[in-house]
Amino acid sequence: MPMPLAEHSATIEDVARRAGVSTATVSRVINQSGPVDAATITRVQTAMRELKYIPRTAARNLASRKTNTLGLLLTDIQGDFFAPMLSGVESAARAAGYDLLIATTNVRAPRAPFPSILGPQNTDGLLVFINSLGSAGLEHYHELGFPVVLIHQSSPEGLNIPCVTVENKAAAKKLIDHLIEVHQRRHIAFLRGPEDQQDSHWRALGYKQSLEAHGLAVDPGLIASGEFDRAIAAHAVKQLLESGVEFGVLDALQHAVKRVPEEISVVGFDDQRLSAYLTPPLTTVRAPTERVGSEAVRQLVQLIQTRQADPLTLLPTEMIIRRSCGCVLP
Amino acid sequence: MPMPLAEHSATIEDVARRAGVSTATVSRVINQSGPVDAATITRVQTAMRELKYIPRTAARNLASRKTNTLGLLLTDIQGDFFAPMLSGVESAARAAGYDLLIATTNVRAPRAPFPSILGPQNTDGLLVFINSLGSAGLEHYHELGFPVVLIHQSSPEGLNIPCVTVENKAAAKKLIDHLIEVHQRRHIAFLRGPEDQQDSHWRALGYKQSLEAHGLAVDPGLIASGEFDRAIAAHAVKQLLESGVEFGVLDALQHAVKRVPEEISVVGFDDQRLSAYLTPPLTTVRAPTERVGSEAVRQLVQLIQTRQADPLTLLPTEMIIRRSCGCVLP
DNA sequence: CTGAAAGCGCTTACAG
DNA sequence: CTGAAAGCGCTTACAG
Repeated sequence: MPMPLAEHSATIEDVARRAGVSTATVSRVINQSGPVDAATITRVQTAMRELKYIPRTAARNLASRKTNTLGLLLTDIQGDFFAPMLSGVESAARAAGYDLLIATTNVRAPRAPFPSILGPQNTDGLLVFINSLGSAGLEHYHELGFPVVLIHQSSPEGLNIPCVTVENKAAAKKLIDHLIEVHQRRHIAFLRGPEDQQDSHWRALGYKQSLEAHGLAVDPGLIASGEFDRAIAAHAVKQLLESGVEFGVLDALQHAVKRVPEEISVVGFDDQRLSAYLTPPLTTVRAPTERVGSEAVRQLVQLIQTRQADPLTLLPTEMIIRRSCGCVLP
Repeated sequence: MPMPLAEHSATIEDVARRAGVSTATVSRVINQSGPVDAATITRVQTAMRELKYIPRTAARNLASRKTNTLGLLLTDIQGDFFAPMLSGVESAARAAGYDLLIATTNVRAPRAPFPSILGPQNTDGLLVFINSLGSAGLEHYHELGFPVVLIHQSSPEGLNIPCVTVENKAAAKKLIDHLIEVHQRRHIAFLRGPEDQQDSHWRALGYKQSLEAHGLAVDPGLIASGEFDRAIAAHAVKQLLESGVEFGVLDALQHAVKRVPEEISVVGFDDQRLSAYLTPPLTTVRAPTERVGSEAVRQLVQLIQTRQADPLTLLPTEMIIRRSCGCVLP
């Protein structure tokens, strides 16, 4: 039969009384915020232990006018992304002495009357994940001078909000370079993500740059919209095939999907968990997602504490070569 | 050049002054906690809007002696688990009017001097995910009468902490029943997870019960330790093969892995994202992970508000039949 | 329906 | 090195 507990638990005053000191002194030993006699420290610590004292966060926050909390704004579900990202954010935040408050929103379907869930009222700064906030929201925080760091999304023009993301363009370029240089591919279709998504924007650019660098024409007919969606992507590929594109290989693909990578090479982004177990194993680009998270925290903490951060942090990716591109591995 | 903002932002007093009322009245309209004249409400709301007033969370929490925050204790990385779980928890928490504070810990490698990260000092109740807290920690909260709900882990004896999990035993049984009844399998090996892990405990039990129900002997030589780890599992399978177990099929498997499902059926737990794209597509059990999250929140909120919750919530799973078990699909 | 006032549990100049 | 006291910004009986 549990009882209301808040009333029963010790406050700083109880500790002070038991240790025979003032609450100011107790506060000093808790926060190491001022000189305290060694013997006094011991007495206070003993009292805290005996009373199982834990400072109430709300009281500290109110008195110190800080929340010591970081906010993380997320969209619904990010697939394999999620776990490493959160892990990076959480451990970095904790290590820097901050709590982590999480909320999910979506630019496309804003839930609550905007800026209210996470903001100056409950956090010292915010990590904003791609697509969780529109530019109106970002502007709002900007006007307040409230620290925000963007993840996988660059700042709206003029606001100069620091951003942490991944080398998408270079990665796409490397991937296409590989197909062209190592596997002599010349007709390379590109299944791109949403237009308004920055990751896919940069990847498309990398794709084009690689083609151009090799003197190959960019054929708009070879760029289809996959929208990062299974069904849409499948449909797009079908269209590509039916459109009569001059592709012996694609025709072959249509009738004998198994001819990967002999007739057609396939490469992808995001090294998902079972990528290595597909048939054939998929060559992909792996992003340092956990580091993106921790790096974003680092920037945010810096922004909070020094009022400045790096405008853009671009983390390198890694190309994971497997069978699907045509490489023969031991 | 952003400026310190806390000082500039409006407080309840500013709102009260501008609306020509007392702070008590403003508080009443914010929280709808008492009768207020319609006209007064309008005046207050206008003032709030004009001043862009947002109540400071810390002040509310301190004054009301509630945090309106739920805590979620997680272990490092849960794979595909993570995203839907968090999504379920976050949206349910938000819907119930709670903020969500997250922390990761691990029973096996406790970071901080225990109970301190998340607790009565900053949350009204805690969701404890499997393996994030040992029984010592749970006992601690229990003594305090602090509301806790366990996820995918049952209560230590005597504590009676409510638990939300998934029908592991029934799911395993269904899976094995399927192999026996539909595919006439008789020699069924079981690659089990860690001994101290409840999910794997129940699955093992389901495996055994299915065998027994069909009059088949449980051969300990057929139960190997996979530990939910790729390398360890691979090694275990190898051992199983080399141990000379009387398995024509396994021998065959060793030399021609491709004979799945003709010679050997394979089924698994946890319907991972690419399961359907393996060769052959994997028959698995799908758990309602997002619902586990939201259900856990429901129980926790109930526990906080009424001091009682269901001791055990067992959510049903779904068997996803694909090719690897031997079924022929359209 | 409304307000004055106490109080939530800390931190932080200020003074000594 | 230490304490008295003000103050952080709300909520909540209590009184009217």
